[in-house]
Amino acid sequence: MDNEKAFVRRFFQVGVTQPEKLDMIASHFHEKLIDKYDYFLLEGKTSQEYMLLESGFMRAYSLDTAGNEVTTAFYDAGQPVFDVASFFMHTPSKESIQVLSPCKGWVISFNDLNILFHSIPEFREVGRGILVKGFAALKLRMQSMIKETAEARYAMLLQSNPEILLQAPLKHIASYLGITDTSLSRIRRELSKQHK
Amino acid sequence: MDNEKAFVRRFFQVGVTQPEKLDMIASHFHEKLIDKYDYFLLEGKTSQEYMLLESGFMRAYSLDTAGNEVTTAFYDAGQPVFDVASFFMHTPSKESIQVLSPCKGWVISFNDLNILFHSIPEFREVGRGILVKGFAALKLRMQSMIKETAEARYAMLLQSNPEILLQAPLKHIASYLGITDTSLSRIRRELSKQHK
DNA sequence: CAATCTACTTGCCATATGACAAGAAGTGGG
DNA sequence: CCCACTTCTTGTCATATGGCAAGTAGATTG
Repeated sequence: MDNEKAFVRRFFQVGVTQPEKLDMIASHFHEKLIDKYDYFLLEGKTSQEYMLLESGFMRAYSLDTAGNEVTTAFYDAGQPVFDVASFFMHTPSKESIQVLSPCKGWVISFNDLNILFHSIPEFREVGRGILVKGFAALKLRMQSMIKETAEARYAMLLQSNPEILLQAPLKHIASYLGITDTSLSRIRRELSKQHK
Repeated sequence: MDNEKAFVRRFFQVGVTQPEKLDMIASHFHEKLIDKYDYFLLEGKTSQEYMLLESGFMRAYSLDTAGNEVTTAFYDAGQPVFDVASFFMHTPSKESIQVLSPCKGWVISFNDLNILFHSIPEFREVGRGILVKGFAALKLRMQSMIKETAEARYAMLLQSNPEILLQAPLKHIASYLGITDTSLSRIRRELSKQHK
């Protein structure tokens, strides 16, 4: 039965070596399936679940003052999925997380996460690592947003996360890069010219 | 003697109630003074200290590909100061943290922080809270960078953190907002016109 | 198979912001 | 008190990107 949770166990094997602890960790996660175009989290609701995504693809987005969707993140298989502010601070989420290809993942509640956090030192190290890495990645993205052209940002995304470009429609990638789909289309044209 | 560390104790009183625990926490922090224009952290070095800033003012910045300074954060009295990636992942810092007005603060090493983290549950809650709040704030800034004009971002900064505008020179504020000092100067002119 | 839809591209023009250079105003050292 | 320095402003012109609208090509549906 716990064998189904092989994915969860593998996820924590990096930091947690004792099988009994992995058992305990795995026992607090529950399977969750979400259909295409359904939501893992809706703007305005308070997030109750922290998810490890085994397969599928999602994006997070929010609305700007003019009502346009701004994609803020993509989630590919293997990644943890959660809205930091809403899940950890119990506040209504400012963004929605939408499934773009059918997802299978493993979720844990805030209380259960805290139980593990306070009882398994290695677990909290892994947990802190996830936060810290996410923070660091966001800082990098921030800087490239400030000081690189949209073309450079696209080229970097192409190099570092090509799988995103294969799975997400252009308009979502565009707003993730901070530009319109029109501009991204033009940027693609320019880049393809250079490759000839 | 521990009375000097009243600032540290006050900082953790929000989450830690028992005096003995506050004693233990305070005992791991050491006073640190930094002169104007000296550095709390230099790009390329691995950060060894996590600081609580009692008084003074700092900014973090890094260099873009063209060699221009990009200010990424301001630190005012009362705030924790550290580079997430370098301090927690023990990697060379990608940014420098420079003192703009003489600072007095309290520092703790990574090892000592971990000792507290693993032995005082309330301490780790506060620690996680700091990370989570910083993460959430950065996300907000990211979104405003994507979907608001520079003028709107400046107006927001003026409203939410006016103390920054009083302490930092215009060029640093400008690069923090993702624009040049020239543009910020023009934006200021426009806004002051409207107030007449 | 026709009728829609959505995704993506392209053209035209508008606009926010950048690059560069010069000037004005304030600051600090000798 | 002067000279160099930094800070901030302003002008001119260049450029990246946006807004809008039209067109093509696939996909979806009845």
